[in-house]
Amino acid sequence: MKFTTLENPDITESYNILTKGLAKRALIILVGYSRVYYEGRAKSRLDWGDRTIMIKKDGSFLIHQHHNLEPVNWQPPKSKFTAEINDGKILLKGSRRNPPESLIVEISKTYMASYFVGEDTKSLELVGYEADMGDLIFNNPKIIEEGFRPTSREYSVESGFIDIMGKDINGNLVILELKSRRAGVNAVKQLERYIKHFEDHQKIVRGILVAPSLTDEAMELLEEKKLEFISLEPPTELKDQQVLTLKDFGV
Amino acid sequence: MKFTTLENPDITESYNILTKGLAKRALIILVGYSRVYYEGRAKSRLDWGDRTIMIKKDGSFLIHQHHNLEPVNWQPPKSKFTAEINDGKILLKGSRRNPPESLIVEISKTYMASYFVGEDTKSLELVGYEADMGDLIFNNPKIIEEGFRPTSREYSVESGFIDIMGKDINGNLVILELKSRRAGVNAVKQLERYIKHFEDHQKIVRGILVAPSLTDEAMELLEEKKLEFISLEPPTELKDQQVLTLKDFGV
DNA sequence: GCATGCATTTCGTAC
DNA sequence: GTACGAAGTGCATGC
Repeated sequence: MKFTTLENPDITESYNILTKGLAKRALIILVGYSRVYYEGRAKSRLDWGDRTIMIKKDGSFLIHQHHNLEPVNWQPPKSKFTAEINDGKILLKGSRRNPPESLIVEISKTYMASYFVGEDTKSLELVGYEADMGDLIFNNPKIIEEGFRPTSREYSVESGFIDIMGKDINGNLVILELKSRRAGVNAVKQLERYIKHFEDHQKIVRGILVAPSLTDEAMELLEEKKLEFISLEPPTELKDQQVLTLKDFGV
Repeated sequence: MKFTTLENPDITESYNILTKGLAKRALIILVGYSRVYYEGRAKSRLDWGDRTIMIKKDGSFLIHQHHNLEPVNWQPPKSKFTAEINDGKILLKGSRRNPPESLIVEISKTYMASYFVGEDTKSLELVGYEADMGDLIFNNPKIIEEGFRPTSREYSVESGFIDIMGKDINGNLVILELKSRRAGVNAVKQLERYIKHFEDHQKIVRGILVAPSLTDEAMELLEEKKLEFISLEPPTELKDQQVLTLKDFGV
């Protein structure tokens, strides 16, 4: 990771970090004394105080106070930025066209200024009630098909986690991708990526998407890729809340 | 502002920043290579990648990737934290009781680690469609009362911005607080704070809360404080979108 | 592009 | 505390 951090920089140094970071489309983090103006969908002002300012490489623009999860002011991804020094202060403006709105930060002191060019190709695996579906299948494998025998759960491969793997009655490898809601094309693509990890073994690998329903596009892609679909509703009863421990996560 | 920043710290140094920051209830910012586990209302895993981690003094816990406005994982304010070093990595856990949930970050490399003890007493002034109400009143002052003459708009005082100030037919100072929605006790308290700024001038200062309606509690407090209420619906038609310039904000 | 619906929604406010 | 509704909602998905 390429990065630059300055501690207690003066305004000019921070401005340089800012403009370099913007040019490199880096992640920019500034901590400083600022006030904020917003006008667009609504209108707001925030008087002078210590704030944390973050600009992401996709153009997301966040201003955080020292409380609350949510940023006090923000601008969505793909925002365009301009920065200038005026009267010894940084004027940083992020705006977009549709809807027309602008967020302006005036920064008079900076405690920290940094930018980062990082690597992060992973995407979040969110497994809401898929875990319940997984339990159901593990306890009643025949709801998938007669003779299905699950062997592993949440198997980690490069492109993510395979929900359930197992063997069918003929000994073929079966990969299940579970979705607790109507599945779209992304679910099919994900299943396909998982299967690719085992293709070089030259064996038959079946991919089955398990979800309450499929979108038409997903069904089309599924047939094209010769994958299968099984309709299954996630169980609705709530499980007892369990105490969490580190080993639950396999850490 | 008191702060400490380390560039490219090793795990032990970052761990020290983290524990010191937690002890001081400071704002903590870490940038590092990490993976993330969450389990609670839902369940998720995020494999290794460069992330930004922020812990606020109110216990808000945010993990940001380099894209999207929203954090990829988070934990709400008042979360409790534990940190340890295990196998050369930082294990940082934030959790809460109700609902029971935990967010665990495993950090193997850190590019930047810092904490800040900052000052920020200001709160956001959000003036959604109050601006439209303000326009309406400025253009038709008699909807407030016969003889009302507005003199200033968004006047800045220590405790915020006074929406509209003016004089009544007898020359008394009038302070208007506008709310575009049903107003609660906070609106009354705010109006009262504004009035206090002018009390030492020994003149009569009238405070009028202008909103579509009031809660019962607000009405009670209003009468107790001898303030007034005028019912006014905010205009619903949309204004033409205007090009924003810095001077629109008075910068 | 716009419309619809979900979210670990968050956040405030009334109860 | 819980319940209800709004949000500059954001975000994915379908159209």
